[in-house]
Amino acid sequence: MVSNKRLNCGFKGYEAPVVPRAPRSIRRRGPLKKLVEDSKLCAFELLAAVAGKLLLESESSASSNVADGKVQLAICRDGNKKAQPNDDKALKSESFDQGSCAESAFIPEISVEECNLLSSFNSLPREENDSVIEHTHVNSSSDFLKQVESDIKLRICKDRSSDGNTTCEVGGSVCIGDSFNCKVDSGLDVQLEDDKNRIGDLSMANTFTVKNPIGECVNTNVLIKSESSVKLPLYRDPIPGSLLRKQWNNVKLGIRDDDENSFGCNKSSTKIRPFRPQPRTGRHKLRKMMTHRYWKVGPNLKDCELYNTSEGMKSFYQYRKSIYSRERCQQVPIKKRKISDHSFAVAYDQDTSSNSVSKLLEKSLRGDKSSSALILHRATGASATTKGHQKSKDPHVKLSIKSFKVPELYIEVPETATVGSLKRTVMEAVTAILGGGIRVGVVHQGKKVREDHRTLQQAGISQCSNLDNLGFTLEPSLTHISPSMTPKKRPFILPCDADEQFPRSSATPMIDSGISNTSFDPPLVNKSDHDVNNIELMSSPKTPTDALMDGAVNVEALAVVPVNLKPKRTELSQRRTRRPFSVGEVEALVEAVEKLGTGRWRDVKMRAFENADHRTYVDLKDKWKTLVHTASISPQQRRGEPVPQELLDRVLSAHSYWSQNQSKQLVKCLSDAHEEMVGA
DNA sequence: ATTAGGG
DNA sequence: CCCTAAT
Repeated sequence: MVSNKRLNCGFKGYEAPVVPRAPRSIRRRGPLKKLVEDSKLCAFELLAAVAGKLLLESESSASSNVADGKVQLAICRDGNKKAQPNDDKALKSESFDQGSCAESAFIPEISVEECNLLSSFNSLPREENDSVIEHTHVNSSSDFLKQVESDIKLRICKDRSSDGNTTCEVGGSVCIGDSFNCKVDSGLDVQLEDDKNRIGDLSMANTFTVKNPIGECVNTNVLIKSESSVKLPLYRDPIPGSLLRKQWNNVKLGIRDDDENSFGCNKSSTKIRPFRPQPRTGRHKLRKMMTHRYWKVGPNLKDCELYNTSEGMKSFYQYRKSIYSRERCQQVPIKKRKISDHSFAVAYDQDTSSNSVSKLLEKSLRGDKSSSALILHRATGASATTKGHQKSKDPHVKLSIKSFKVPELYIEVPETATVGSLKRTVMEAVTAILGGGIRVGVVHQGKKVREDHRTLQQAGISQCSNLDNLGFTLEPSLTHISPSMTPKKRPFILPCDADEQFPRSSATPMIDSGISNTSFDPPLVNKSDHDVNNIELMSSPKTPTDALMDGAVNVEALAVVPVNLKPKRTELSQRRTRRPFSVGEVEALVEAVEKLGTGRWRDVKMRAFENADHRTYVDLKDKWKTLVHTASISPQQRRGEPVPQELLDRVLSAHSYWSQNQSKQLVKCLSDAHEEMVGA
């Protein structure tokens, strides 16, 4: 009996104790609420002692509950599960001490500083390229000119520090799309001529020469692996000396720091500090743990106690917090920037007729880092393509984005992770990158055109054009796009969503639905959405010509391109895309609930869905709700992907168990604890 | 930030 | 899934 109970209260690793906390539903509900609440703190020992005895006597009948047995069973199983990857990762201290491998699994670090130049290097003398390499301290020159065309290269290296985990350095540059050159539709040979202005690191100092439609992905960043990944390259202060300063067709490449939009300004504000101690949070956590989580009791809770006080636990909580704060970290700067950019958004509608390409572009691209290529269409005639706000006689400049490049990602996944989960992880990284926001600067004749209000004509970029001297820079911009500008804004869909990653013991059937296999095949973008925001993020078999022809992205489209992948569904936001739970997910959910009960969704989330960013604890709770419902109706009435009856049975069992025995559970564990203390 | 519960 | 109240 006792041992059984110990099983109940014992737990491994960070696994939150099933114990001393009654679900809020209980605590809050009904007349008993106060009672439970109050007595819990004051006289719980007494209560425990008494109740413990009572329970001991009523135990036999109570345990006749089928659920009981099952739950116990589940717990036993769990007890034997060793070192779930999840926990492993979370608790791995070096992750926190050294800059976080774990973090990098979620928050891609993009090296802006070690910038990426791209495209059309063919038009340059070979020596130029080489010298660029040197100047930028490329570690791996072999990567430099390596074209990463339609796929993402992974350099998978064994991560020494994290056994069992594999650190994937997604090769310095990930070219998504065909290439990154700019192309001038009319064949204009545009050369960037510069004088004083330098183009930012991420700049797209493209010559618009279209000699080779497939540009080279020039990767000048190399970097740190997990162990040294303390640096967050993207947001690091630019080190002048390390910057690329290369004359390139008279364009000096380097980070310009005179611009508020340049990296120099953003990096600090956007810095992701996942493991920075968060005082309030820490206190909060501590308090929480102190109050109801890790009570000092007997040997039973030794593990827990250990964790409670150990660095490991701290790390874990920090880690966990980091996950939850990840979004916040990224959002903060966004809000900051929002203000300054608001004018853009406002002005947009009024100013669209100005043909201010620079402006449109300025507002258009989002998503930090990397370089992209635009395909410049220069339509000379009256145009049917651009919107009605065009003045009839104006030649139009149509722009389309051909491809994007993501400079660098660091990813860490367990070796046991599925390919699908790897894909998904990469996807998340890419998503996070692009979600950060990006803005485009226009460089004309070597000068940055900042006057967004000016027309192209005024800026000298009009029809007669010297598009030859037009260039674009990509600048990290955590600007928030006004929803009004993105009427149908819709976050990108992760094709491999269903492929949940449960890097857990093999005892648990992992979910690796076939869906994941197609992860990178289809364009990431949800084309069917008719989303003007669609950019081809993913590699596409399309030839540049195709890209030109589909002309999907015209000026307007560009203007609203929100590489806003983070479903920051503010204000007029859409619903999240529906993501039915896979059987595997259900399984994981059921298992977690069996152990944790129905009132601790955050823990359930942490336990079984830690890596499933799109599953919030609310989602899990809702899913459980529907599961209970599903289980209680006849199979004929059920819809969607059928959940195995076995699982549904477990759902019902666990449900009834936890709903009927919640208070008993609490008391039981308390009494256990008490006995331990006294007995020992 | 979490949890519960209704829509 | 969303939204909200209450913690």
